[in-house]
Amino acid sequence: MNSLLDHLNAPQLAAVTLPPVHALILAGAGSGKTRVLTTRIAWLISNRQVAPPGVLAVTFTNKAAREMQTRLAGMLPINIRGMWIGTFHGLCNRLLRAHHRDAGLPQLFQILDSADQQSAVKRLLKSLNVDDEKFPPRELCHFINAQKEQGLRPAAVEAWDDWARKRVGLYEAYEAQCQREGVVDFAELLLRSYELLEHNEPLCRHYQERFRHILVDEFQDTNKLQYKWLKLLAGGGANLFCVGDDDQSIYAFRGADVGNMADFEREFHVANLIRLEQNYRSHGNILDAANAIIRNNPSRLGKNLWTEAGSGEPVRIYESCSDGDEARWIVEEVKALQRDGHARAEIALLYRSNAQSRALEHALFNAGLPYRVYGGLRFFERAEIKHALAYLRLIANTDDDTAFARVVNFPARGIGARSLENLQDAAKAANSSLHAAIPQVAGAGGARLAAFAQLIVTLRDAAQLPLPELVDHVVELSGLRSHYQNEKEGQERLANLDELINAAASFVAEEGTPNQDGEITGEFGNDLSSFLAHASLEAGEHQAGEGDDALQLMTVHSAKGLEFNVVFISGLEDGLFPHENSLTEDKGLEEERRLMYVAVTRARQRLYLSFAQTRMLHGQTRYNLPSRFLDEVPEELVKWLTPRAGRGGFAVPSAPTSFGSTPRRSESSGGSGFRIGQSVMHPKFGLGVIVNAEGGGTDARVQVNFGVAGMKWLALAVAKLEAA
DNA sequence: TCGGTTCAGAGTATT
DNA sequence: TCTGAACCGA
Repeated sequence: MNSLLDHLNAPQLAAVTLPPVHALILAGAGSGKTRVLTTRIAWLISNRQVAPPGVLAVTFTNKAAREMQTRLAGMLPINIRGMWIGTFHGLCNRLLRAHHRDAGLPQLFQILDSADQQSAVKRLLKSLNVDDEKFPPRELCHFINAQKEQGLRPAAVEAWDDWARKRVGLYEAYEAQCQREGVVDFAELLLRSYELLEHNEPLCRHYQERFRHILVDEFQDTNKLQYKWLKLLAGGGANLFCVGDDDQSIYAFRGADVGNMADFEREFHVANLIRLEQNYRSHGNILDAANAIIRNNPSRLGKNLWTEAGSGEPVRIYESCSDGDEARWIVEEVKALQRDGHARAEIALLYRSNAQSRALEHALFNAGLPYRVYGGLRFFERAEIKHALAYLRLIANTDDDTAFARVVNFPARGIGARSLENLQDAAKAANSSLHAAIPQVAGAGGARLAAFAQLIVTLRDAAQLPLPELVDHVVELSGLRSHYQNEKEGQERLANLDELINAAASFVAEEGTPNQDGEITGEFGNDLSSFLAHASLEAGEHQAGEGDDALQLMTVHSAKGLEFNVVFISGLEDGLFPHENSLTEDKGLEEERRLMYVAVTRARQRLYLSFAQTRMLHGQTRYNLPSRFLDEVPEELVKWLTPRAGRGGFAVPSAPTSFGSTPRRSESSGGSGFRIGQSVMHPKFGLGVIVNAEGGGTDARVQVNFGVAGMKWLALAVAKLEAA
């Protein structure tokens, strides 16, 4: 047992061996957070402070949950299945399946992913004849989710004008539609299970008494509802052990509320705030840079990373003329790194927004360097997979209109918009599902619809087949297989459908067996419905090809939690990073700074920061100032690879020839000596870049981006502009 | 039902 | 500039 605690540093040890009390662990980047979390659980169990069923561990991603499970399995000689370890959504799903009746849901309720939700909303707007210009489906979804994440049902939402009242009405109608169809969206999983416990005292007490230790990963990412959910479950005297890092809170835009950390500390009278500040990942200079940057944020809980690893290399900064130049420079640098023996997979190219990957990919492709871009379509989000799943969903529940609408005419079977409209009217009149309304539709369209209904019946007859065979059967009988066989580029899709059959097989092998942890029975309806839930809750790997030695390209957001020997952070320009939209948001700049902090702390040995004077964005050449975050890195940590830019000597204006091929207006403004893209100094506004010019002679005006001070039009005859 | 055209929008993302 | 979605005509 002692080996459990070997090699823990003092604060880690203190956290792991805390007595049964509430605790907040402030875990800096690379400080062994997951290790503390898992060791804590293992320690509690091996010291008989709690039995496995008394443990509830919550994460945000399936990946994190899996990692925790794997590590625990390696630490404990016992079966860990009695513990509840999973994502918020996965655990809520589990609760709702077990108590579907109390929660007011059919046993086989389906889970809508974001795309499904949006199409459900579109369908709703259409059926209610609502103008989708006034209520764009995207925004409406966002609104609905935001309300749910605050725990607000329509009746509780405040609305002051007609438009707002109408919007709340749509929220209400959406709920009714979901209820009728027997489907729940992601936010509903949370809210519904919260309400289930809140309104059902015996049940709530059951779980409160069961879970003695509740452990939360990435606590800074919890939203209001998730925090309430935790509070409710811990209300029976369980111990809440929350691990998080306020400096790495980068998800406010999707509802995360860092304030939960301070609230938790206060509301639970947390006497044990433990800081994990020793970093096992990065060299000293990198950490010092990160510390210096984040120090500019007010109202932090406070933390300073340190390492025993030595200061290592300086942080390298590179200035280039254009985004293309930046990409080419990165390529050359990567080649040099390769010659020095660095594996490509250990080099990451990070950027603030996805659009920036294009220039990088272009240069990498031309240089023949293998790379892998994170993000994008995932397995269960592919069209062919969603089609197959829609048939499976109809087998499980014919009332699932989202699934129905998706495949009623796919592959094409002559059921056009007209027939569908008739069907929708009939369904609305009878307040029934689309499927149930089929007999009401007459004519040729009605006949074709009836044939489709018959297809579903035939498919349902196969429902008792083993799951993989059922999937195969569905792919065949639905016509999906022959459809893609006849399509020119259907080969990959066919392969994906085969992969779906494989996925079903391995799902049954791994998870399809009934749970035997003495749980309240009826947790999952059957293999089919649990497979469908799995498909919704876990969209699958981003892309294959993980094995090859490829450069890693991703946004800073997706890099959170990862680490690399070498990291490039590109596009460090004001407006891009920090993103311009963030400047007008409340606490926006602080979140961007945390994002920068996350980016910097991904690097183990070497960190490159780069920016470009010009960048093509939305079809226009933009002239940006270097990111203000660059100024926050102390000089003594930095090695400039190009002559130093910035204060006073914003230097190295590149040769004019290196500018974009077609300047939008005259490049010089009337022989004034200034040109677009040039850095200038203004006595009041400071350093800026000329981004546009008008007029000439005594009438010459230039538009200058002064970064923090904003964008200004200045008359050259009046303004005291100097070349900088 | 398809292919082409037009138009808006362009930030980060897990479940 | 580029993309994806919506739309229209054959």
